[in-house]
Amino acid sequence: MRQYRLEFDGKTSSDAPLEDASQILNGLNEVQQQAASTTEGPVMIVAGPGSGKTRTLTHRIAYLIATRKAWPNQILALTFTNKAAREMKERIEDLVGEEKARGMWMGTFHSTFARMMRVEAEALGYTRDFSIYDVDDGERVIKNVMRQLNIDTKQFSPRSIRNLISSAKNQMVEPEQYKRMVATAAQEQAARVYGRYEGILRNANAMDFDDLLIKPIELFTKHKEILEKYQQRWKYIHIDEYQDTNHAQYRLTKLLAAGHKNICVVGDDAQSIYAFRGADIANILSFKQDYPQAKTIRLEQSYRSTKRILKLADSIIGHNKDQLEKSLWTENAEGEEIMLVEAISEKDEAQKVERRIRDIEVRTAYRYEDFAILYRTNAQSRSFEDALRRSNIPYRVIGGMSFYQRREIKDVLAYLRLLVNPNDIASLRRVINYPTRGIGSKTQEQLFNYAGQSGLPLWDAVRSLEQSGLTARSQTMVGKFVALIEQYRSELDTRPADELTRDLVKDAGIFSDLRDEGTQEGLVRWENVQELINAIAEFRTQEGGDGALSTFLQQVSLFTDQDEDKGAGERVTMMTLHASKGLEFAVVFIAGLEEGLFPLASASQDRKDLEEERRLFYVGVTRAKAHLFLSNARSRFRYGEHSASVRSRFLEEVDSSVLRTEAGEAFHQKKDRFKLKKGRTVSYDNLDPNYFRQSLTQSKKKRKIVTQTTQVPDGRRVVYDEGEGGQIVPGAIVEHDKFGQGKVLSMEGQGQNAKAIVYFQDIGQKKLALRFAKLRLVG
DNA sequence: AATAACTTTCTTTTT
DNA sequence: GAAAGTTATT
Repeated sequence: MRQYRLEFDGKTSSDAPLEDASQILNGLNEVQQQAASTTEGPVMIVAGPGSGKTRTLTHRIAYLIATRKAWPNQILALTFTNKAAREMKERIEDLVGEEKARGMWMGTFHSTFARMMRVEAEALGYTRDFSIYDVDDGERVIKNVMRQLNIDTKQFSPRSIRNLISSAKNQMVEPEQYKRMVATAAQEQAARVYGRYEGILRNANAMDFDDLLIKPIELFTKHKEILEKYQQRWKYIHIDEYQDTNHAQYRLTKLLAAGHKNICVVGDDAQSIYAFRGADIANILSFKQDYPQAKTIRLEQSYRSTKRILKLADSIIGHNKDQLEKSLWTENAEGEEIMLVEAISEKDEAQKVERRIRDIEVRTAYRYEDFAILYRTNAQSRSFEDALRRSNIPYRVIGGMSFYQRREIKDVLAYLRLLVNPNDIASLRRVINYPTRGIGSKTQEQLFNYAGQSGLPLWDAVRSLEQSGLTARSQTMVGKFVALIEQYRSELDTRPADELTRDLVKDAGIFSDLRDEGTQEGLVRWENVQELINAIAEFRTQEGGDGALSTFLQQVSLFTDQDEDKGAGERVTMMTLHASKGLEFAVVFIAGLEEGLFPLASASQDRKDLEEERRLFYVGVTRAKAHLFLSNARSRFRYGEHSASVRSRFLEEVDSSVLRTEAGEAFHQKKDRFKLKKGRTVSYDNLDPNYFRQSLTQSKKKRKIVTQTTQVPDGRRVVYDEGEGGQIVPGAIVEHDKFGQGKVLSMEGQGQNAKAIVYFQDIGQKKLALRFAKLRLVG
């Protein structure tokens, strides 16, 4: 086992010169200084948005180094993104000097413990070259297991099963335990899959994202000496965005801090937006119970936003029940009025936003990089991209499809993963027949069945061609593939990885596959592959790292789009509200404030989910320094069709005294209810969750329906299908003898076969043939 | 076994 | 409107 130096440049802490550490604290306010210089024992910093929490943490670390309380390699700082870690590191280097900051452990939980597990892998029966499975890999594995177990993948989506397993893992519930806890049908299926899934990953020498946290805990529990080693190494532990840590992360840091208890966490319960991923606000709430001697420091002054923005933010969060009391204040100016932009469609919304951007850009000193457009779902970026492109406004989109998520990149990476870890079944499945080489699904099935039955390690099973019972033809095909992989495997240690990859993509036929496409897209894909090869070359020659291909592969599986900084320079930024966490912009647009979208339909039923959406709104609003715009569209193109949308309840909740309409008038709220049709209103809680999905037009692919708008007796305007059904149309309220009142969601079939899909309040969704079910129009 | 053509379903957010 | 799944054709 390698011995870790706890000295720095050969000196021990006693003979190192003490810097003028107080200088490090300059530029912080009094409370921040106190937080940064409290270096003994557990500390919790509770801080609102814009209060400089990350800044305080950064200065604290610099202070520790400057006062020689710790050597850089004794400092562990866990951040939410790799980018945040990089920025923190650079800042500390500025403060204490690059030389003295060298060796700090900074990064996300996942990347830090992946790095650690590389060193300690053998203790748990993995090799250091283990593969890291992302959500996509995991889902594929689960899908295969589900097929084997004859579980209907339509009824239970592999993703939902994966999420259930993931949350079980986060709670540290093992497969056997989980079986005993199942409460729903989906959980029952997840319980069947869970054990097998774990087995497959273990055999594949692979860890998923959850394993990267759980396996270290397992390691520390089983091997006390390893735990002690790391307890000693990391004398100071810092965790940023503590409100977004999950149970496993909590356990992990508790273990590591058990000895010295020098743990400093920073968080804001009001900004917790990752509960769906297992984040648990209870961690921040129970910090004081775990560490009774902990000091709590509150940073409540906001340096970021104007008074108006804070007032709006405050009124948002005030609607949540679950929260710690805290009061934000600012010395900043009152600021600009907050504007609500109401648009007809998402296209119109984008245009209006684009016009505002141009307007502010010419009127003020703000540049494009000071603007951000935030939205709830990645799919919303499209209309804004179109609008900005049309008027030549430069922009960047963060998130969505990142470089390492592209199909061609994942394909090449799968080849490389297979080379370093030939038992990686997910990668093998991905490349065994790409590019197509005559190994079809039947052959693959046979091959993997044989691997399972023989008990051989995957690759050994694939290699033993004669035993697997394949046809002669298939044996030749598989044999060729095996030879290809074996050849490159043998060259792995002797040739530079980038060179190897370059040859491999040609030999495997990826190059000709992309070239033969003969399309612009194929060309772009090929260029991407080239770029990947460049990245590998760069990694290999990088200073300080081990340059191993498997390290590169482990790193890129934890890479996100936000980590690679394409440079904000002179560009409008677009991203999801989630991705905006920790950032700030002078001018912020929050788009799509509509029921069903924000809050999402799935979140609008449950109080806890709804509160998380509200915190997300709070996070978005508090990104803004000076100007804030909220927008919504009355109709939106979703699920391939236009659907009507209703203004978000969040707009009815907020303090409207700081809100103005586009015309500059006071914003008129409808309070808690909104109009469905003339004379009818409904409260948000009783709103049919599918309401936003209603079609405005009834255009179905196959048949052309003549639709027209007409005036029905009670004055309601409805769109109807001339064919059959009369006024029973999407959106209509109907009554059924048995089911009572319901709302028509959509129609299908014509004439005798006409059917209506109706949502009944108590019963749920029903498909009814108009010929039999006598539906009466009410209203 | 591979492709093309057609049909269905689905979209939260992400380390 | 995309992606994944299904069916028909070579």
